[in-house]
Amino acid sequence: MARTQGSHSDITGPRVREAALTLFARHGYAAVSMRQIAGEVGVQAGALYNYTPDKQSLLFDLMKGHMDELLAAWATQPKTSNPLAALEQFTRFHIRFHSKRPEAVFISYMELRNLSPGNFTVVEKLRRTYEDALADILRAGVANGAFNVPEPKVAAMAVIAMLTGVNTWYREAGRLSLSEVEEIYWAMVRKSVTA
Amino acid sequence: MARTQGSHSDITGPRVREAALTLFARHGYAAVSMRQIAGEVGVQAGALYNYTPDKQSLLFDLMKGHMDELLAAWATQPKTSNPLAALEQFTRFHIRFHSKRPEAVFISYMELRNLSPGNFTVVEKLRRTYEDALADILRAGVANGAFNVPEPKVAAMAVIAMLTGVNTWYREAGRLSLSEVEEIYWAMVRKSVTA
DNA sequence: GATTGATTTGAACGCCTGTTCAGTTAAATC
DNA sequence: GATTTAACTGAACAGGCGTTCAAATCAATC
Repeated sequence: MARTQGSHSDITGPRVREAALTLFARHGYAAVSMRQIAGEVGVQAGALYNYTPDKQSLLFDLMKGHMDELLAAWATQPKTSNPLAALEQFTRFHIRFHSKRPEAVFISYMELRNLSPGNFTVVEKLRRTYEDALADILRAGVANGAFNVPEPKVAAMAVIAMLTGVNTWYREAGRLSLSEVEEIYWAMVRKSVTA
Repeated sequence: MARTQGSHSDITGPRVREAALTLFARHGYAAVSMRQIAGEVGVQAGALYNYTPDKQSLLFDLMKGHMDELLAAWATQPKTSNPLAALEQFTRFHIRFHSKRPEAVFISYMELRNLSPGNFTVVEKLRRTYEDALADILRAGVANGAFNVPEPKVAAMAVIAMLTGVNTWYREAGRLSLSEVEEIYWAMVRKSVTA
């Protein structure tokens, strides 16, 4: 036997995904060519096909990977039966998690239409799972009188849109720290749904 | 003299813009070819160049046109000195205006990175003007004690993100009417910023 | 009905696309 | 140092890209 499986592939594989992440986020999936990705990695275009069956899979893997990570991270958060505390936890978690992965977040929101129908269904289901986690918190708060929202699913969509919007303007080098942003948004979220 | 200026151009010109709007919104700017747009209009690709100098201008005109219309429509809204009333007006105006132009809204949020640097600057400035209109309302409310927001510009970004998010899920054929959606969002916006 | 010129066609331009694959390179094992 | 094979190259494939332009078309004017 000669070289054991993947001596360079351990390095090149992740680099392909990183380059795709960066370039897709910057220019958009359709505007980025396989040759551009290869160039960023320092390899010829043909070599990419050792690491992905095609360009579409590259996009899908990034998006599904992001949603899987999001749901996994949310699952590790300690659960509380107090809806107001749960909402605060969700708010802070969402802002912190998303602020650390701006490219993946950007891609996951912008490139949905470039997924093949089958891949879209998968990603959309994961997204709905996340939305429903928030909707459930709101429903629990309505049940115990802490919240006053006539349509928990709609309110969940509103809150998530508001929170994800942070990524459109927040910069680490900016005037406000992420903690300050967290406080501002948590105050708004709390007031928007409380009775 | 023969045919006066534009006997078909009166018809074809708008149809080119409509086709570009629909296709850019559905598939994204980079994924749509001039031949596709021409096909939708029922013409050969070369004919498009009677109506636009190039593909980039087609995108820019759609985005600038949308922002101009938005600001013009907002300018016709009756002004009030009461910040709470002004905020309600902004909220309902935003939801109604954006719900009527889902394709243009979609393009204006998704295709910013496909604008040339010069065109981006123009569109970005118009967008900032709109954001500042809301920030000014919030500042006035802070000044007279109606609102409690530590960072009016941040709060404006949060509110706009929340309101624009309606377009991601609202469908005319859905369970909720636009009036109902308006009420739900107005209640959330009002509570999120009031003292 | 001839004239005029705006409108459109259809072919061509050079270049880029995603993907494939025979052949080369080079690192790990014996 | 020979062998093995994963990793990569570089050329090729068929097709599409944005854009240009001479020639054809056709409706309005005279």
